[in-house]
Amino acid sequence: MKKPIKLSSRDAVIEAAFQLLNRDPTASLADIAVAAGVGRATLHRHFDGRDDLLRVMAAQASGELERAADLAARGARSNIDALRKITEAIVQLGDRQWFLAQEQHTAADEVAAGSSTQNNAFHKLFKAAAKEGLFSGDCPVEWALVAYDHLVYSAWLMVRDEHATPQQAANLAWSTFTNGIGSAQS
Amino acid sequence: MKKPIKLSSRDAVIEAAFQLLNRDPTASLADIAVAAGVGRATLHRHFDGRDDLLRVMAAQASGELERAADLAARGARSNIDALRKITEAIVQLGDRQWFLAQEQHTAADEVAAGSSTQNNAFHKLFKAAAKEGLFSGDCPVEWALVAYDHLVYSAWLMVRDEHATPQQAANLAWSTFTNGIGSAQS
DNA sequence: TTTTCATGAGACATTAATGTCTCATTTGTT
DNA sequence: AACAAATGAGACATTAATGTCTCATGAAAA
Repeated sequence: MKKPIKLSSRDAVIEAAFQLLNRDPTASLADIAVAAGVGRATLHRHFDGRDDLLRVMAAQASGELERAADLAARGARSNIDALRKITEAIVQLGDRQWFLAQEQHTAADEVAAGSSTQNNAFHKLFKAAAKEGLFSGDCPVEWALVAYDHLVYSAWLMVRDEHATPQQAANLAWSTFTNGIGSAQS
Repeated sequence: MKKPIKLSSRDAVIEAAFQLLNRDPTASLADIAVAAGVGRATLHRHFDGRDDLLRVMAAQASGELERAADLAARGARSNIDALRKITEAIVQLGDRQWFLAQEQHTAADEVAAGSSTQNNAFHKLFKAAAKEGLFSGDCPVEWALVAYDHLVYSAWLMVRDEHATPQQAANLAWSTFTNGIGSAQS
């Protein structure tokens, strides 16, 4: 069984932390423990304090995102196609992606260094897609990146609030990104 | 003199809080006081604790955004045109808009009620713009709203990190929103 | 069944954040 | 200059968050 019906305490904490901290970054460890359905002491048994929890979350988020992106990009016919395929995968991991982005600003150098690999890979993919005509040289790569990130996050919000399925939301994000809101439809 | 060169202590705190909390929502009141160049006691003289500060900030952000939007929409030839004009105004108040959006989730009913007016006005503007052809009925209004919000926030990030001027960023956001990344240029 | 182990609950200590007060200093006003 | 108001700095009290420990319980493994 690769998928135990009940998460381990450790995983339950991590999952609850992703969900809770996304809605309220000031949530206390006690809040997280409650949300995870776990005793406060248990949380401390698994994690060496808030910083440690955040580090573990960052590492896990980073791994999940990279794996999902790699898997999704299999058999893509172009860089643009890869980006489109990746979009749907990332939408479903919106809370992970968001968490990582937030950590970038605040956190220590370790996290920044660890995810800079991922970030650079994305950066390269974007520049490659730009050469294929996704966007012109007049458009700063920074803009393309940040706009894409936030549209993907928007899509995840649609899923989270049950306004769309992951597929629908990913379609909305991609069509809006490539052709604008006028061509967007779920 | 309508524009004192030096901000009052109260305003300095509010301004610093907008900037700091945007980068790190867990910042303490002590952090905010330091960032404002103000004694910690002074902060407490002006605000009745963290909640009070947040309430004041929400009220001010709400007011600034509404005023800026009203002013920007003057003389607009259509709802779409109004939206375009408003975009540049809001980009420059990106931290305010972001703060309000975050509060929506967390905060008490008062804030939600207060900004729901503003939100409804926006909602109406979007639906009116939709009838003018900004986007089709196949596109959920929720998506248009959240995508617009996050693109405007992305634009503000470009300004904040000095990757673009407010005008350039607003142009990028609007052209991406209406026609996609392919037509975006600063 | 017996043993082992993770856990929940709660007591307790420590630390960080917050709130209050005083006093000397500064700033602005008259 | 004389005065009043605002402030900064720091001491202190209170409260919230965090970290540690013990013990009883229940589940899983032997």
